[in-house]
Amino acid sequence: MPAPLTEEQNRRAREDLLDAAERLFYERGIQAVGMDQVRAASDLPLKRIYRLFPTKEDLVVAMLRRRDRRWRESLTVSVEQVADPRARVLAVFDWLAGWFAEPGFRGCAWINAHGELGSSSPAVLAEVRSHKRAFRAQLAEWALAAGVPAAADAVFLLAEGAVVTAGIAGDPAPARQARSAAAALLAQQGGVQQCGVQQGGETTDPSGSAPASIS
Amino acid sequence: MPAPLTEEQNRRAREDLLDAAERLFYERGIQAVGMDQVRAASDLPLKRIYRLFPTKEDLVVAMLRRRDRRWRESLTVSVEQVADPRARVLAVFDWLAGWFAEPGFRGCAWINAHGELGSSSPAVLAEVRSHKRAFRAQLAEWALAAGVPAAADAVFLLAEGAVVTAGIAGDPAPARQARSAAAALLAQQGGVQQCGVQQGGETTDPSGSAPASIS
DNA sequence: TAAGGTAGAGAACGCCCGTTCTCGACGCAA
DNA sequence: TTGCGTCGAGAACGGGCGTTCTCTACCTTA
Repeated sequence: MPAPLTEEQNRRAREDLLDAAERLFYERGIQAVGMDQVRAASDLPLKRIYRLFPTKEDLVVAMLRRRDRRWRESLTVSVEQVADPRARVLAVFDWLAGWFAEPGFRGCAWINAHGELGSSSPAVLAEVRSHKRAFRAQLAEWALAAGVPAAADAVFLLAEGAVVTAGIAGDPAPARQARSAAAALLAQQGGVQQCGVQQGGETTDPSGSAPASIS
Repeated sequence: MPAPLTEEQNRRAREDLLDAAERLFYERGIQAVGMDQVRAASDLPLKRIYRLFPTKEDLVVAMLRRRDRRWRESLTVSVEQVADPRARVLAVFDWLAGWFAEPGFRGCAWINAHGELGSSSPAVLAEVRSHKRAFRAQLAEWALAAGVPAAADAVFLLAEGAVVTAGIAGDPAPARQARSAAAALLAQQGGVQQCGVQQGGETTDPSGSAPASIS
């Protein structure tokens, strides 16, 4: 191998490295994982790691950025399979329920990173804020399309509260609770045909975390 | 001073120590603050610190526990000055708004601690869960008294989302947004006289932070 | 085949961590 | 006054951190 590395080799190494870093940092926390553990998990020489990312902070930021891209893409793909604009907003919570139920779920990687490094690393703080802004903007777009632009803030706060609570309690139930609250708000804010009666879909909320009716 | 320390001296030292630890840990993060910095800030010999709390983890747990007691007491005192049970639930968000606007506000100490140590320290995790359970239970009690027990989950999730969001964005606005959403849910869930019109109490909002409309 | 240069393995560096230990200073009972 | 025992100050300890450096092995080019 001594002979310059190909672009492709570097690209692959970068992905492997980010894979290992993302898994370890999310599982155990960023400060709790040393660069040597990242090296062992990625099976890459330390020298190459530092050529790809000059500091640990750079690695953390790159990891958060890639995760943000994938996270929002997964959400969007899932939610936009739902045709009805109103149901789309609620589908966000079904997607959250699926996420919460994943084996290694440990809350929001960005909120966790903020708790660890928000006060000491401006770069990480900026990345966290950027992610939250993007998520909120996406929700606002869907709320607008559903004719309930004023509900965007509440939907965002309910989603954030659900993620935090599910992460701490280790229980996916908050997704359902947040969904119910969002459904009630949507029924109220959008034009409702009959007083005090919700449109169909919200009250039929089957057991498991992802109801059949909407998603 | 060589001659056993008074009970009173130990009590005072313990409080001073917890004061210093709470301030430093909240400002900069727990892992980012070394015991030597705690020693310097508390102006106590390291030996005495370790006699009061055998490990850093013990100090962290004690700090979180004392903060929990004070935090919930402050909330309760503030909220229970409001007479109307329905308005009480909304007063939670007014109290949050005041908290968010405090100079050093940096989000929820328990959520931050969870992000840092939740996966490595069972004692800290238990303390965080205990705090969240207690907060939720208090909200459920107020929701029940207001005749809207079903709103407890939503109020809790809105509050959690507001705390996290305000902490990350460094902006107290989420308190207002969460309050509005809660007001809408309360108006809907409790018996409402006229369709789409809220009962009195939610819209008349003392002090600063809560607008009249839903937005 | 010889020279040059980059790769990898991992030791080394300086620093800081949580925790313990040493040691001189001092208050109190006899 | 003489010990005894606890105190405070801070050095010491073992280990882990992020990062850099050394050194050998090998491929590539001439």
